[in-house]
Amino acid sequence: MTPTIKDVAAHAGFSIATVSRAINAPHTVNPVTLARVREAIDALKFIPSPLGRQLRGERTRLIGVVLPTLANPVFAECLQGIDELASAQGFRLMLMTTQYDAQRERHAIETLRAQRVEGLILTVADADTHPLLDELDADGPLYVLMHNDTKRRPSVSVDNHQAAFDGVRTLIAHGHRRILMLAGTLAASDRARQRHAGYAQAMEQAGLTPAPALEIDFNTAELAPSVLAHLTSGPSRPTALFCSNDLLAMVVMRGLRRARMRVPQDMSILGFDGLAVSELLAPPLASIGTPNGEIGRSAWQRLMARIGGEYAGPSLGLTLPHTLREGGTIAAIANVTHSGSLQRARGSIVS
Amino acid sequence: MTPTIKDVAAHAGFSIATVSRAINAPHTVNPVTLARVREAIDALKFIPSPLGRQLRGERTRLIGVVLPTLANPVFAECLQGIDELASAQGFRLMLMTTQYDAQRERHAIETLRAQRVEGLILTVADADTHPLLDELDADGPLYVLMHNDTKRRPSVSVDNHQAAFDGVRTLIAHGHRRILMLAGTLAASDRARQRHAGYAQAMEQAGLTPAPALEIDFNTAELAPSVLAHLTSGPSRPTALFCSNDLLAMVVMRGLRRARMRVPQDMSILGFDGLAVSELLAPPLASIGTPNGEIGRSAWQRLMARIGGEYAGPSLGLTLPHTLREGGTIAAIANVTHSGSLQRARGSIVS
DNA sequence: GTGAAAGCGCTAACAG
DNA sequence: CTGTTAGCGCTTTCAC
Repeated sequence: MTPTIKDVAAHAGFSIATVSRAINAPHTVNPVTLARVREAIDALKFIPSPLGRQLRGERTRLIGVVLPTLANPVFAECLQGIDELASAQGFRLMLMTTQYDAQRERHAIETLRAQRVEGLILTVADADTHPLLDELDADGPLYVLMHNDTKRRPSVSVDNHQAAFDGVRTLIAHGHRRILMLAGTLAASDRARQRHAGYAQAMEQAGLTPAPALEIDFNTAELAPSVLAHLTSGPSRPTALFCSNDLLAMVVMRGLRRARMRVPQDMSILGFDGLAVSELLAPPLASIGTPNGEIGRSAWQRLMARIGGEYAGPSLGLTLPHTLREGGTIAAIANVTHSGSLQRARGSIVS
Repeated sequence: MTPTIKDVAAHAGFSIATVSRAINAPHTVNPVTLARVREAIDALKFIPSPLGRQLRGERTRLIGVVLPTLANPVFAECLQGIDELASAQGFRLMLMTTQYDAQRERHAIETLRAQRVEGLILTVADADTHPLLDELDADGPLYVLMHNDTKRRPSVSVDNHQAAFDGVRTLIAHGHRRILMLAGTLAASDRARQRHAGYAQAMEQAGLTPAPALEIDFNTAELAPSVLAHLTSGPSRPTALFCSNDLLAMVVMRGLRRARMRVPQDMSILGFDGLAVSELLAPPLASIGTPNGEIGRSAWQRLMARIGGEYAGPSLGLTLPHTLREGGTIAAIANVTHSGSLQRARGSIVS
């Protein structure tokens, strides 16, 4: 069906060894021969099979990517960043998604490993305690984590704790005292925990009492009535919400609107992810931004460095700067300092 | 490094053939032997290399996916749909993106082909005139297009012409007469052309004059001043905009707001894609929806059918139903029928 | 400068 | 039931 090196050899009237050399080391072969071989290659539309090479023990030039989902633009953007560099450098990507499921994480890694990928770029639910990663450390292939903010393993991420801390401090600076954190299905993930810890620290430092994160299943794109009640009723209702990701923030925002609450006048909202789309809302969503494309590209570069053996230094976790996008969804509480400035200037600052 | 079947054979004290059988046809081997082999496999943490199998001419269980970009959720959603079925059926996905670039389309297909993928799922810029697809038809591998709405090749898509027609007719039904179509960088794509044709037909059928699509580069997430002027100034300014995709619609919407135009009171907007996020806007964006996950899954099923040789019938192009989500961004023109109902009920109808 | 041959990990006849 | 052997497409000594 598809022509092989053998067909080319026959067509050109040389041995397969010569054809191989003509392809991989053109300078070592007689120009006339070379020309004839190339003719044959063109005539047959021959493309060397990576399979042969790979099997021969050469580099597979294959990198595995394991992501929770592509439904969240955060990961799609990371993948986009990886793909940019990968295709520029002649690597192929093998993609698997896990839906935050440990079982599927295991399966993905095993599959990729079987495929003899040269390296792995992955985002897992919980990096620190993951036995699979220990296995990878021991038996390869080399890997780099994305968005898993851990000091124990090679990773590229923002400082989730610090980022959440900064964000919540901003809310506090706007006079908010009853601030609630909302988390999605990632509640079991290390990221969510770190963000909650940052929230808690900011609260305590201001003499406020942190609450446990309110877990929300937002797959339905609708807010449960019970949740809504929790957010809107009573004098002790929160005046600001810190959402563990932008998608969740958007759903919440719409839910509140339906309940006739105004954002930000009646409720301030801060997201996490800094999605481009969330900035297109009206008002633009305030959000802690992560440089997703850059995270993908950095992860790629670190992986390549590790593969190339250039990996140096004990700094396993690379921390990229997060940003704080002060959109229009944060208002100052009237009876405190910033009164009046319901809508802050837009723009983002690097923290 | 990684153990091979040979290592397992040695460890178990049997031949590699027996090990192979123990793996691929357990019932043909003595239970005792089987147990011993399995022990060895576990002890060595052996995973059979697909490379060997693939080289042997077996099925590679590898499918190539070629997409313009992952930055647009439309494609991320398609991929998500594909991935669902692929991983359930034990296939691996190799992903390449093209950024709408013909050069990169060619490169992607060649790379994937070299990798001996069993099939290809792709979205190209222009399906009808694509020489690469002719080559695929001739030399394989089998493929299915997504979002390329053509009758000449195996594809899964909505009817772009009809969808645009339906959408624009709705705008007209609301009393709009000066309706402009905005298109993004995909202006060179078959989809954009088909959508414009649908727009034009709806206009003409209503006795209105269609305008050429206004091309907009919205990578910057900002609207060019010249464009904005075009949309807002003069008595002949459009009262409704039909945007060739939701991302564009969102950018436009924000641009208009900044220019102090109210949506939908001063300008109605209709998008195309039906992105989940665009429904979270306030008001929710009216949009023609495409079932992206379903498109991905259908493409997968058709590809599998083709590979399995079950491909039947001359119906190359599979057309999936589009939806019309009447969000809050379409208002009736006051001096015509629907006056008063500035905001329509939400909900989606299958067309 | 070129060819013959071995071998990468695996499966599939074919023997025994 | 199990082992031997050939060969998938390719690269790479090692001869010539």
